[in-house]
Parts: sequence; structure tokens; C-alpha cells
Amino acid sequence: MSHGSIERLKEIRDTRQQQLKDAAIELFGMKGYAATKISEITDKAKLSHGLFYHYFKSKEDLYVQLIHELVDIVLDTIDDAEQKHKSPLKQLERLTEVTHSGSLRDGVHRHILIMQALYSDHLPQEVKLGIVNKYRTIMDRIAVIIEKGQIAGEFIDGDPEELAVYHVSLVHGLLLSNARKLVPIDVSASKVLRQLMRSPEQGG
Amino acid sequence: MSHGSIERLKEIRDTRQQQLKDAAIELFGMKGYAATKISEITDKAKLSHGLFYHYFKSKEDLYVQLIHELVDIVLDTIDDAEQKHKSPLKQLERLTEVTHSGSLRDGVHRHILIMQALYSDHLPQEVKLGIVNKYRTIMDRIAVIIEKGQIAGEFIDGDPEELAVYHVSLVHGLLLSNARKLVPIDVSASKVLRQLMRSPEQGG
DNA sequence: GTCTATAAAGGGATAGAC
DNA sequence: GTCTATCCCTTTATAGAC
Repeated sequence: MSHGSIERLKEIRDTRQQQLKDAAIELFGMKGYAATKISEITDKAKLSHGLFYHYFKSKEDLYVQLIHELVDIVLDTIDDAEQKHKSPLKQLERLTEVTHSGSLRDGVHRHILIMQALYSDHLPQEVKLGIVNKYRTIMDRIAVIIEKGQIAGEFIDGDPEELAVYHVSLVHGLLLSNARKLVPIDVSASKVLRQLMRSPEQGG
Repeated sequence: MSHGSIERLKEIRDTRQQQLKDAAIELFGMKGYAATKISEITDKAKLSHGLFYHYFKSKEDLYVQLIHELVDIVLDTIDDAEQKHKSPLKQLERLTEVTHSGSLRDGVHRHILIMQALYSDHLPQEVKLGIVNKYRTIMDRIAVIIEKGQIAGEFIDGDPEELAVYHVSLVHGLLLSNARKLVPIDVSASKVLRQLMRSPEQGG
């Protein structure tokens, strides 16, 4: 077998896996893990039902891969925000913007997915624990940013970890609300951060 | 058949239905509709699997009944808050407190349930529409309270409907966060309402 | 009204041809 | 690598005895 054809095969493999992942992100995010059928994933990806199992061991296998990818992307995004900005306020602004925009590929559905993963109980103990630990890391890092912002006088006083929960809860609640598309609004970072600000912000 | 025995039968019927509903609220709330099995509901209610169908036509039948009950309870709670308090701020405070406390029976799980119902798509078009309309009513009424609070000088300026979305998103996000029990916090109404307040509130 | 046993349906996973 | 057909287990729903 020639070198070129091996690369071509790998290319197909990556493409197919990504097709299935993309379809699954949206479906898992919209309907939840249990309610999503393999056939729906393959339909959306325009592949046959059987082919799914050529690329993933099982439905759970795909799910776990997706969750870990997402959490890592969020952590990378925090890295990015911390590198790009010095001000804690601007760091959280950037994080909020990226989360709600499409620039984080399928950002919304992926965030909903991780909420679901943390929330439900169909995953093996060990797998769940790994995700929970990474999630705790995310919360810790946001709390640290908030604490620095308090020292810098940008944010209100209060337990940084508790404020981090309020902040993340709002972000996630807005993602859900907008995904539902019942009362769609344009989410702006400055409005999301109102509850952390020392002086009331009204701008958009 | 005597009059007394008819009433006794009805009593049993109501009790059994409530047992099943109570079990279902928690399970649907924790695991979602699709992931919850009839056998899990009957196990939790300490009844046999078959008996479920003596009291409900189907899994979906029970689900729809629950959702409608919840939405009506929320609307009643808004009525209650408006009657008990004149200040829009105090009205929202009461609504927030009741939502997060146990005084609204199974309040947390019920709220999560309605979020799920709005969000997913396994319900017949007509049923879904009824729920969506009631939800819109809830959002409208909260927006009206916020608007009155703006006039009274209690809340910040801005589109009342948009502020209502931010408020409800935070409430729902916190419910989810606490239900998950990863980073449990004591939710206080004054902290939830920070993002609506004209002057920053720090108290708990 | 309550239970156990069973039918019927749905969907995850596999086999094997192309 | 891709597809169709099929297996098989799980779960919803029903039947019928007590």
C-alpha cells in the first residue's frame, strides 16, 4: 500500500468521525443522551446506521470523548483569555463572549452537553469522576479570576467561589434559554457581568 | 356499594397517583424523561410495575400532567407574591425564595422538569404548544413586575423582557447547579437580584 | 385495587456482503 | 470503507389471576 493512500484513509477516518461528532453534539445537546438514537446521529451525518460502529465502540464511547473534548476546550479558552488580557474583568468578558458566540465551534451545544454530563448518572463512576474533577478546575480558575478582580477593585466583595457559581449559573441559564429559542435575546458580556460589578452597568 | 366505600376508593386512587407523581418528579428531574423507566418510578413508589397503567394511560400521560401542574403552581406563586407584597422588589424576592426553598413541594425538581419540557421535542406539537404558551405568560408577568420596579426606581433601566430572561436564567442556572451538588451554595434572594438592583447589594 | 407473567415495540450492537 | 439485514436485550404496555 502506498504512502499516499494510507494518508487518504486516515483522512476519511477523521472526516467521518468528525461528521458523527458534529451531529452528536447537536443531538445530545438538544435531546439529551438517552433520548438520542444512533440512527438519528447517522441520519444527520448522512451515513448508514451500521457505519457508526466502525468509528466508535458504542454510543457511550462517543459521548465520553465529546465531553472530554469540551472540557479541555473550555480550559484552553480560559488560558487564552488570561493570556490576551491582564484585567480580570476583561478576562471574564472575553470568556463570556467566546462561550456565547459561534467562534467556539458548537459552543452552545457543547456547554449544554457538559451540564448534562455532570447532572445525570448514566456514566461509569470513574468516567464521571474525571469529568467532575475537570469541572471543579474550571470553577476554581474562574473563582481565582474573580478574586483578582476584587483585589483590583473591579468586582464586588464576597466569597469568590460563591460568586463564580452565580456567574457560571447565569451563563449556563442563558445558554439554555437561548437554545430553547422561546424568548431569544442577544447576550452581551457586559450584561452578564452586571451582577459582579461594583458600579451598575447598563450598557450593551 | 356504600357511599363510604366509594370515597375510600377515590382516596386510594388519589394517594397512589400522588405516590407515582412524587416519584416521577424526582426521577424525571434527575435523569430526564427518556432515561427514566416506568419500573424505576414504581420501584420508588413501592408499587408493582403493572399498577402504573392502572393509574396512568402511559409514561407520556403522566409527564404531561406533571408539567401542567408545575406551570400552574408557578403562576399561582406569582399571584401569591403579588398579593403579599406591594413592592416589585419584594415580590421577586418572595418568588425567588419560594422557588429555591422546599416550601414549593419538590420545587427544584419541578422547575428542572419544565425546563426540560420546553427544551426537548418528544411531546406532541399541541401539548408542547400549551406548555410554551403558559411559559410565555410566566415570563410576561415577571417582565411586568420588573417594569413596575423600574418605575418605582428599584431596578436598573433596560428592556424589561430582556431583564426577565436574565433573571430567570440565573434562577434556573442556580437550581441546576445546586441540584448537581458539585459546588453547593446557599442561594439568597438578595444575591440573585443583584443584577437587577440599582445600587450594588452585597448582603445575604 | 394489586400483582405476576407475557406480549409488542424500540433501539443498541453485530454480521456479512459488496 | 460502506451498506443492509438481523440479532437481542431492554422497556413500554397489556392480560389475566387473585
